[in-house]
Amino acid sequence: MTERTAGSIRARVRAEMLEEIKNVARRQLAEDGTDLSLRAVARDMGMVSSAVYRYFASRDELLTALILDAYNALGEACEKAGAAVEDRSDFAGRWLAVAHALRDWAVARPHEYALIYGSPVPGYAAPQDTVEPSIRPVVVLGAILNDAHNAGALAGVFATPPPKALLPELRAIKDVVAPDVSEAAMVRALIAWTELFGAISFELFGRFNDTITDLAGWYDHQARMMALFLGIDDQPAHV
Amino acid sequence: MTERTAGSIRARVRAEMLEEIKNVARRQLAEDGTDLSLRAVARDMGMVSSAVYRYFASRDELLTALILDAYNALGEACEKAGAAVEDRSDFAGRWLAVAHALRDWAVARPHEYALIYGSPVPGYAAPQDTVEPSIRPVVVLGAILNDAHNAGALAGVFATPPPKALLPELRAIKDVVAPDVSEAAMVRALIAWTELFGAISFELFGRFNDTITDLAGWYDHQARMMALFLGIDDQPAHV
DNA sequence: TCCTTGTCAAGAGCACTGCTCTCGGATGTG
DNA sequence: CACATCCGAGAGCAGTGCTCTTGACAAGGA
Repeated sequence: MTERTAGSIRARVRAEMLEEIKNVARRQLAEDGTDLSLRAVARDMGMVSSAVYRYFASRDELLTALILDAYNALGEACEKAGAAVEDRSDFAGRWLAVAHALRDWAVARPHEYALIYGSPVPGYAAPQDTVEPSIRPVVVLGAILNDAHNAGALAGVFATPPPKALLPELRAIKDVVAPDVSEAAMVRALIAWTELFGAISFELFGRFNDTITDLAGWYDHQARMMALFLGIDDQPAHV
Repeated sequence: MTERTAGSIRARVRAEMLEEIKNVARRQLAEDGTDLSLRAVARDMGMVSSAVYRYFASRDELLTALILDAYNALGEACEKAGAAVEDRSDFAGRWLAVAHALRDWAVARPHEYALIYGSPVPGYAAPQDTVEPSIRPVVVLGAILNDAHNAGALAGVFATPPPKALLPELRAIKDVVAPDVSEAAMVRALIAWTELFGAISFELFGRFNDTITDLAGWYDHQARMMALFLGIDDQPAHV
């Protein structure tokens, strides 16, 4: 027992160090607006750079840890926002809640958003561990779509059948995300998801040079238009 | 005359050097998959790094030149593709042509696409010169929308009026891009543009982990769905 | 109690980066 | 021919990721 306790102490201290290093890295990423530098992180912690390598074998490994955390944090934010809507049959409301959670999280942590949805880091290849947490937001949106369909609240707008070649892969995605809906509805959902992602990227990466200033309002309108495109009834009052 | 000829010679050699440096930089960006390194560019050209500084005052300046070139190349590709459609009243055909030009260019030069539409480089701020070339693709798409509207070929689907707060800025964009259409149509166009951008980014930045393999087909379907969303009649046969 | 073992921080060092400076040679201009 | 300009080379500075070695410390077993 004693040796296991001792091991646990070691492990706990180590886990705290891991968290501390990641937090400092996140802060530097956000504040300095510079690249992630292991040496800078070490300096900030009053350590020498080689000491950090006791905890992360390379800069990429630290980056991977940050990316994983970011995926999970974003996924959790979406899940919570989706679950917080009391009226489960208010599908448009649920859709908007998740869409806004998406943007709110990204706007609050633009650098972490860039980490997971920006251009990939040159030499870096995302390990397979990032796949599962990366689809959590899509799963949340898919559940809303599925519920709306099963409640008969999914309008049949734009039920254009997708090309046959795409059907198998669409079905595979659908089975994971929204098994009950049609392939055409799944297409609309993927498009809506793509649009939201594009909207947030446009905003965060500064592709709107002062042309649109009310970015929150513009995003809200886009999310509502995408709800219409999806065919989700918007029973609450339209703003 | 002689001095102007001589000056021209000097200027021409200098211009060639500028192009050469940019070409080597582009090649390294594409092949090595690494960050842009002035020293590596110089090494590749058989020069010493300090010599490159005769032509570009800093790494950022070289980066800016590459970004400007990329914007203009993409804009030109879109303009050519849009102009190559003989039947000017085939608005869906024009839309699809430009949409595919967009993706084709990006797929052929993923690193240059990442340069202009990926996450911004940490310390880097895009100079104002990049604004004008950056909107060239949007202008092309706007012209199609405007032509379709004036030909009465713009269906009134999803003519949801945008919130009043957004109207002034929407009008400002509209006046530059598609002056004759309604604000609601302009909204749909911006959304469609955002979706296309998101789709290309998802593809190039590897956000589809094997879930979709027929990326060209998937993009084509998205572009067609966006044409429907826009309300552009698709008179040619649907594939 | 002594001693082994694992863990950790520190420091030196390598190869690379962006960038600055100076120096010497080439080139075109008067 | 003399002058001015331009350009390439080289040294050097501060920073980076990463490796290796060294010394300190704590935990566990004999």
